[in-house]
Amino acid sequence: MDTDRKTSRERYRAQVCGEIKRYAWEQLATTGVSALSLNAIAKHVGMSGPALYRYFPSRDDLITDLIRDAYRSLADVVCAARADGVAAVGHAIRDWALADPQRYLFLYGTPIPGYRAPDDTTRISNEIMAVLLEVHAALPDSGPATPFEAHLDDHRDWAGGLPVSSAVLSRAVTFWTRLHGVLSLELAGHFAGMGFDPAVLFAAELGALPAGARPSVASP
Amino acid sequence: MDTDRKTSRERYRAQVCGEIKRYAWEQLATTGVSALSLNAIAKHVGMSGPALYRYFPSRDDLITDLIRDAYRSLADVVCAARADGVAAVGHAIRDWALADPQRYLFLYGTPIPGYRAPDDTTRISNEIMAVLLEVHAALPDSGPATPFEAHLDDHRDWAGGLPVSSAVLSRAVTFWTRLHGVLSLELAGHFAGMGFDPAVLFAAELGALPAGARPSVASP
DNA sequence: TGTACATCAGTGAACGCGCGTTCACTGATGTAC
DNA sequence: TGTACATCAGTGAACGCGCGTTCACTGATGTAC
Repeated sequence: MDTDRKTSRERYRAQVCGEIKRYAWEQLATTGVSALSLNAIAKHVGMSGPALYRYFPSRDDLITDLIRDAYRSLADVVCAARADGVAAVGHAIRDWALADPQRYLFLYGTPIPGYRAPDDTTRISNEIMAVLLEVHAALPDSGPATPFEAHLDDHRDWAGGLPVSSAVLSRAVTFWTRLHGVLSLELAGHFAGMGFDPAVLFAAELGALPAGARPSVASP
Repeated sequence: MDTDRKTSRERYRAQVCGEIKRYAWEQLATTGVSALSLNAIAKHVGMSGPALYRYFPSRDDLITDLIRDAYRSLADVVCAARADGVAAVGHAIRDWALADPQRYLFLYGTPIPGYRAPDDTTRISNEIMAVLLEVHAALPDSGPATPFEAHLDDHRDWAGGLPVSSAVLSRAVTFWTRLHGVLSLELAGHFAGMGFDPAVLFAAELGALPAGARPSVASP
């Protein structure tokens, strides 16, 4: 309880910090990351440029914070859907991405030229992947083993210690890449003028996953 | 013959123009599109900043030219592989993308904030899609009809006049999104540290396409 | 072949802009006695 | 409760930078007679 007690200074600080980030996201959503300007944010929040340095030591630190928040937000959404199975997780990711396309592309689109993400963020990113694994592990496995699955048997540095089979690993990664394929092309506007509804394609890709992943069979 | 005759001025102009673009690509490959600077290019090519305006009326026109060239290059590569079937086309695209990751992401990654591509480029983009359709049409159709395929029956504005079935359309689009999913995540470095070889995953996705698309059955 | 004129590549100076960041400072808010 | 001091948010001026773009100009290359 006492841990939650905050001085008014701390409360104020947190509020301004939030205001800064909120507008940063707004700017990010409209003009993209390359045009993210500290001065513009400061002006909009109602203070002078240099004042921002009370809150973030540099522009890169702001960006890092935004990335961390975005990953955190996605991880929360994915966790909330985990109980409802693979398809629910897929749709949760899509809804999250559509709510703010630039935010999704900020994480999974073209990487920022000189920027190097801190270990911190990759940990959250792993957390998301862990949910994908869990939700796939809960399904009955089926379908013939792919060459990729065999390859994973001796190339799974990352999931070395995790208690999941290469089959599950393979299906989770495939789930990820297929969702991302549809989603990122949709968000980048590459389906514009083709006339079909990306949602249907997305759903079809969810349904076309290796048989065991069908939503009809799912849930614990 | 006489059409190819060029004055030395024209030849010179074309050569300098190429030199500019060549370094523009170099800069694009290393620092990304947002850092593409006319002055920096001019300096590297060995002339003063304003001199570039003899060759491109503005920065955006340079970018447009680069996009056009990139699409053209990809279209050529795809056309060259069309005779060898679906899998060959897939690998051609991947090889092309790996040769210059930023170039691929330039076309299919996060869109440039304010930039609007001219119709010109979407025509080349359609040309590429046409090859995908052709190469898929050449395969025996198989597998159950997906919901997406049914959806395409009355939502195919884009391919309205083309002599391809919705089944082919569906498979070609799926081919595209799956390739892009693996490829873009690979290029953005999201498989780093996972230990597996993206090439195997890519090949697996090619092989996992609707049965008729298997390379073993392919070719005219 | 030589001369007169038009075309065009490239220069250097300048414009206005917005950027990230530093610095010395003012004023308000919190803390300790 | 009041006073003395420390903490910290925010300001305004300034720095150096590189950007895209314009302008008036020089010099070389091509063309027409």
